[in-house]
Amino acid sequence: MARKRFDDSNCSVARALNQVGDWWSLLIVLHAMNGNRRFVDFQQELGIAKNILCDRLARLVDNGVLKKVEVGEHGSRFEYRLTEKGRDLFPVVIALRQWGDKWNPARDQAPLDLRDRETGRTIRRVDVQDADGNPLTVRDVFVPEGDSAGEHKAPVSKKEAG
Amino acid sequence: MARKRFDDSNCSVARALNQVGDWWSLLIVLHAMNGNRRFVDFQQELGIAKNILCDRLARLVDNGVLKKVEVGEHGSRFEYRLTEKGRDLFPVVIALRQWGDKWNPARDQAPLDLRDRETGRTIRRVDVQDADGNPLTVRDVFVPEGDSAGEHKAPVSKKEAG
DNA sequence: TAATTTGGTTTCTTAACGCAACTCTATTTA
DNA sequence: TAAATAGAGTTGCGTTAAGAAACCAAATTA
Repeated sequence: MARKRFDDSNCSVARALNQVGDWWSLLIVLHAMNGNRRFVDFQQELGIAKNILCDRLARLVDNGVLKKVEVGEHGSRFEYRLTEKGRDLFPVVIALRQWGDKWNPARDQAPLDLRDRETGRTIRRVDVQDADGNPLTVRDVFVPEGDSAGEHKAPVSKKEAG
Repeated sequence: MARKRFDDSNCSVARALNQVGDWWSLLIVLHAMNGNRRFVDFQQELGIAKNILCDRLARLVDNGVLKKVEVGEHGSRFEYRLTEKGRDLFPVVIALRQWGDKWNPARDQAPLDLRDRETGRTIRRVDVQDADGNPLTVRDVFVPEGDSAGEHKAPVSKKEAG
């Protein structure tokens, strides 16, 4: 995690990165989506230092991405479970995964094949879509005039973007 | 940027984060998508230290996310333009932006209203979809047995995930 | 000619990362 | 009953990276 914080940035991307924009947080969320819930499992599978893991888990809990649940069993055993907010990062994680698979494929490994539980069919590539579901690139969108959202006025013209 | 690198990780998310997973890189890409191309513009709009900006731009160029173009004009003027690889981060950025708008809305600001240039209609929320375009949550997907992709076996069961 | 702009590099301080060792409780094994 | 193991951290310490501010050099503008 870097020095600069963006809690109060008027850019929603900056605020999002403030919560999950460090090295480990998104990987922790990913592993949580994979069914991971325990401290040791995160620690061993990610190969992360325990103090860093403590810090990241606490921060994710603070930000409402995970919730810490004391699991009955016996001693002090906890589970870190995704909240709805955390689960809602699914498109982000998948989009990032697909991007990684496309542009930095591992030489000895096929891209992850995620499938729909209902039908068993492979999921679609995540993309930005218009109101009818047609894919849009960065050059296909604009921000209406007078939109005050963000210091970034967003994609501008066909020539300028890209 | 942290110590640990993931260049050779067998997880595509980790590899992706290795390239754009630090504080500034995605913000730089975002601004590039907004039409930004010049060193000074990035520097001033982001409020980033110049040495860090140099480092991030160089790294993004190395990774093929941006290309550095010597712009004719006169002296040493450059532009940093998105490559196709960079533009392909569009769904990631938009998904992250929508997540930020939904879960950490700025109190005095409406979420960014991105519109389709063709029709002027607001874009959809980015989501993971099955082959027919129906939205899927993290609990709706699985990884077929025998899939060797990633040490993370991905979402497991309805009970385990979340 | 002086001041500015652009795109950097250098220096220095501070904060974050990572490792290893230690704690504390509870549980299992000898 | 003593010892070992496991889960979940905490503490200390050395290394590295981030950030601010100053400096630099070429070209431009005033």
